Amino acid sequence: MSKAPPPKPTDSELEILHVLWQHGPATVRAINDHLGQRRQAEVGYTTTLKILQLMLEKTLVRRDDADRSHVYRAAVREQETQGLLLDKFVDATFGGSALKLVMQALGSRPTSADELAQIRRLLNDIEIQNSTPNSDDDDHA
Amino acid sequence: MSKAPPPKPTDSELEILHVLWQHGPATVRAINDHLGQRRQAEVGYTTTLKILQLMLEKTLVRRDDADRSHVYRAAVREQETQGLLLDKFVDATFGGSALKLVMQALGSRPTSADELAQIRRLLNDIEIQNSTPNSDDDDHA
DNA sequence: GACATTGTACGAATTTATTCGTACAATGTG
DNA sequence: CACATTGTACGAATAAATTCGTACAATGTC
Repeated sequence: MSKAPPPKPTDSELEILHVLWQHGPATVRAINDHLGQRRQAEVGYTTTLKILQLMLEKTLVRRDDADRSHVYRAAVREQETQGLLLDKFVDATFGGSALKLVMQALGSRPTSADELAQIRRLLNDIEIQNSTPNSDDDDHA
Repeated sequence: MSKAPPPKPTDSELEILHVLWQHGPATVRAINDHLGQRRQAEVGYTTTLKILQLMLEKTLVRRDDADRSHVYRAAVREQETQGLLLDKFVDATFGGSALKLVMQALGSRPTSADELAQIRRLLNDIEIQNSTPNSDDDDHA
C-alpha cells in the first residue's frame, strides 16, 4: 500500500493540467504565461507556483528539479481525469444518469451536423461491441 | 434592475434541490429526513436549515412562512439548473466541447441498448429540426 | 399553568481553495 | 565583485462552503 491515487483536481488545478496536457512539460514561468493568456487577467507568479507545489504533493504532477527552474509535467492522463470528474458530476447533477446528461448536452445546445455524425458513429461502434462479447480484452492494471 | 438571477448552486444546495424537485415543497424536517436517507450519515437539522436560509437569500428557493413550520420549494427549474451547471462543467473540464463530453460519457461507461436507442431517437429529432428552420419560434426576452 | 417538544435565527468553528507577500538562494551582468 | 534578476519555499490573509451549538419563540401535553 504505497500508492495514494491522485485525488480529484480543483478548478485551478484542472486549468493547469489543461496547459500541461496541451503543451507538455513546462516551467512555472511558462505555465503562468499560458494561464495569463487563457484568462482575462494576469495570475500572480507565486500563485501558480503554490498550486503546482500542492499538486505535486497530491501527485497530480511530477517535476524535474535537476535544473534551477523546475520542470513540471502532468502525472494524470487527460481522459482518465475527465472521466473521474465526469462521474462525480453525473452523480451530483443528474443523479447518476449519463443518459440524462447526454440528452441535456445535445438537446439544449446547438449541435452541428458533423458532430451529430460523429456521435452516430460512436453509437454504432458501441452497439457492435455490445453484440460481440470479446473474450480477451481484459484490462489488468 | 430588480431581479438578481439565481447563482449556481453548490453541491449541498444541489442535493437539496434534488429533494425538492423530486418530492415537491417540503418542510425543513422533511427535507432533512430525505437527505439522511440518500446519504450514509445523518445530517444535522440546523445544517439543513442554515443551507435553506442561505438558498432563500440567493433566491434558489422560496418559502411559505404562514405556518410555524416553513415550507420551502424550489425557485429554479431542474432542467435550467442542470443546463447551467453543465455549461460550466463543459467549459472547465472539456474546454467547452460538448462533443468531447458526450463521447467520454458514452465511450468510457457501459450503456444499455435501450439508452442507445433513446439517444438515436434524439439525434433524429435534432437533425429534423436542423433541416426545417421554423419561422415562428422566435424567443424574445 | 408548568414543562417538554419542535421550530427558527444566528453566531461561530472548521475546512478547503485561492491568492499573494516576503524571505532568501542561485544566477546573470556590468 | 556588486547588484539586479529570476527562481523556490513558505507563511498567511481571504473567501466560500459546510457544519453545528446555543438562544429563544411557539406549540403541545399533562
